[in-house]
Amino acid sequence: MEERLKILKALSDGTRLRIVEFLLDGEKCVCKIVPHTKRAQSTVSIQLGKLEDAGVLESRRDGKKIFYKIKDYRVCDVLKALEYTKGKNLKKSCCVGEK
Amino acid sequence: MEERLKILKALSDGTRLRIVEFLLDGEKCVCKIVPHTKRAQSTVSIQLGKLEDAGVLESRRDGKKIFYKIKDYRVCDVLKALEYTKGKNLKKSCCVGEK
DNA sequence: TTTATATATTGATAACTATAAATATGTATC
DNA sequence: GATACATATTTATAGTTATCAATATATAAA
Repeated sequence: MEERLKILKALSDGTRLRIVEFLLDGEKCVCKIVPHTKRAQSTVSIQLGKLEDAGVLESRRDGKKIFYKIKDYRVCDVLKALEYTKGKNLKKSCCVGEK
Repeated sequence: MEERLKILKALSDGTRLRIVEFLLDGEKCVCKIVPHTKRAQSTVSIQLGKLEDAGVLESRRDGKKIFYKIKDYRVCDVLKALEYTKGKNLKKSCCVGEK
């Protein structure tokens, strides 16, 4: 699948988006991520796997715990681009005008 | 549904992403969009409707033709953020560092 | 007012996805 | 090596989604 589409798909689920945003300020272990998502541990584990497969996150083991962090920092720019900008989102920013 | 998630979902499909990218340089009528997507006319019409529902596109009628164009220009920034940046995507850009 | 054109809607279907419970795996500790 | 802990995997299921063919609607032209 195409790069961009892969990343957009990875971010297009509530649970996964919640996870990525939670990791914006640095890596965290699964035991912290699970309660934050309010989903079953198995569910979170699967979604973490999908985010890792998409190249969005990466993980490392430290003893019994596994830590996840953002790997592809383009996702930060994506989220930043989607910050609500009262009204301004209706104006052109980077696209050429229509005919 | 949450704003950001709604837009990310709208962009998380190959056909819809193709359409949005095709409209980056201005509005086009459905009759031009359909062949570009290589999907059935009914399929394209449905996906255009979804993009419009999500607030990404807007449409206007001109005679028999209907023209679509980008309404929420944040999507341009999103796509721009996902441009392939050889290797650089692995470095921090806008997020704070991990502990 | 019939006909042609452009687009939307409906209905059916196959494929995909998120979820949770149960189980398995791997690691540390006792 | 038995036990506890942290996370992954499996299995099952319900819900969602993309797709197309067929049909409907709306507009313009003849």
